[in-house]
Amino acid sequence: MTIDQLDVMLITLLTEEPRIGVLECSRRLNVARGTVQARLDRLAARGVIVGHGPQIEPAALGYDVTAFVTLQIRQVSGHVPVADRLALVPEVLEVHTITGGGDMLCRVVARSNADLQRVIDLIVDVEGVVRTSSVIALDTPVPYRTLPLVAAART
Amino acid sequence: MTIDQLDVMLITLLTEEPRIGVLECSRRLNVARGTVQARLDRLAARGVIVGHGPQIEPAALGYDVTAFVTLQIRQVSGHVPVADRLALVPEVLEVHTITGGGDMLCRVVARSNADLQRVIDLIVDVEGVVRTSSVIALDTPVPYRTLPLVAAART
DNA sequence: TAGCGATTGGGCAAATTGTCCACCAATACA
DNA sequence: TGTATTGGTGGACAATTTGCCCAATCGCTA
Repeated sequence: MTIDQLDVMLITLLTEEPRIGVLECSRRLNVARGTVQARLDRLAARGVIVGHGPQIEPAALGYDVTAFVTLQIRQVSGHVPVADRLALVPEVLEVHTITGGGDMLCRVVARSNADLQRVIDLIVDVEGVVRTSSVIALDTPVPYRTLPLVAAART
Repeated sequence: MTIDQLDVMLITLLTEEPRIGVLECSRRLNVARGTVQARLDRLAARGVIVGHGPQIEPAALGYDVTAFVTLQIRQVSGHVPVADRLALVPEVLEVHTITGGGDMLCRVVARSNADLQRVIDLIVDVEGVVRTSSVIALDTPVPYRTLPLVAAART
C-alpha cells in the first residue's frame, strides 16, 4: 500500500515500454538489477500489480459498440446466480452490483447496434433479470488508465 | 480482425501465465518459435493486442471505492474541454460520452466514501459540468475480462 | 501449374534471466 | 548501547532466451 517514487517510475516505465526487461529497467532508473526485481516481486506480492497479460482491444476484434447496461433484478434469490449467468455471455466484459435505482451495472460490447440488441436480449433472458436500461458509449475521451492514480498514490 | 484457434490459445496462454516467453509458448502450443513471434507481431500490428503493461489494482493502493458518475454538461462548448479537465483528476479512471439522459459517464475510485465526496466535488467543479449523479459499485462479481470475447471472436 | 503467404526447423552471437554471494546503510527494538 | 532486520548495491555464474538470419515445405488460390 505504500508506494514510493521508485515504484511509480518503475510502473510508469513498464507501462510505456513493456517489452524492456528487468535489466533495461535497472539501467534506465539507475538502480541495481536486484532492486528492480525486488520491487516488482514486492508489488506483485502486495497485489498492486495483478498481472502482465496482453491487453485486448475489443474494437480490433470487430466489437465496435460499447454499452453500459443497468439491470433491475428480482431480489429474492440474490444477485449471485444472476451474475453467474451474465458471466456466461462473452460480450459481458464486467459486472458490478451498485447502489441507486438499479441493482447491477454491466459493461457490454457488440459488433453493431443491431448486434447490441442481441446481446441485450441475452441479458434480459437471464433468469432473475426484471428490466434493463442501456446507454451506448459514443466516444471514450479518456480510456481506462491507472498511471495518474499510481503517481498520486506515491508517498 | 480474423482470429483463429492458435491466436486464441496464444492469448489465453499469455493471459494466464504472462511470465513465460515466446519460446515457452511455442513449446506449449507445439508450434515453431517463429510462428509465435509472427502471430504476436501480427496481433499487435492489427491492434488486437494494445499493450503488455502491468495491470494495477487500485484497491491495493488504498482506493477501495469504485463509483460510476454520470454527468450532465453545458452543451455549448462541447464535451472536449470537459473531458480534458476530467483527465486531470487522477481518480478518474475513464470517461465516455454516452447516449440517454446523461452526457458523460466516468469511472472513478476513491479511498473511502468520504473521499469519494471529495472526488465528486472535483468533478462538479469542472467548468461545464452542470450536474452529476453517482452510483457506487458495491461488489464486482465479474471483473473486467476479455478472454471469453476473444474465444467467441475466433473464426 | 506457378506463385504466395505462412510455417517449419535450424543455426548463430548477444543479451537476459535466475540465482547466488558479501557488504553497507538505515531503522527498529530490547 | 548493542543487535537484528530490512532494503539496496555490485558482482559473479551457468543456463536460457532473444533477435535475426536462412532454406525448405505446405496449403491455397489465381
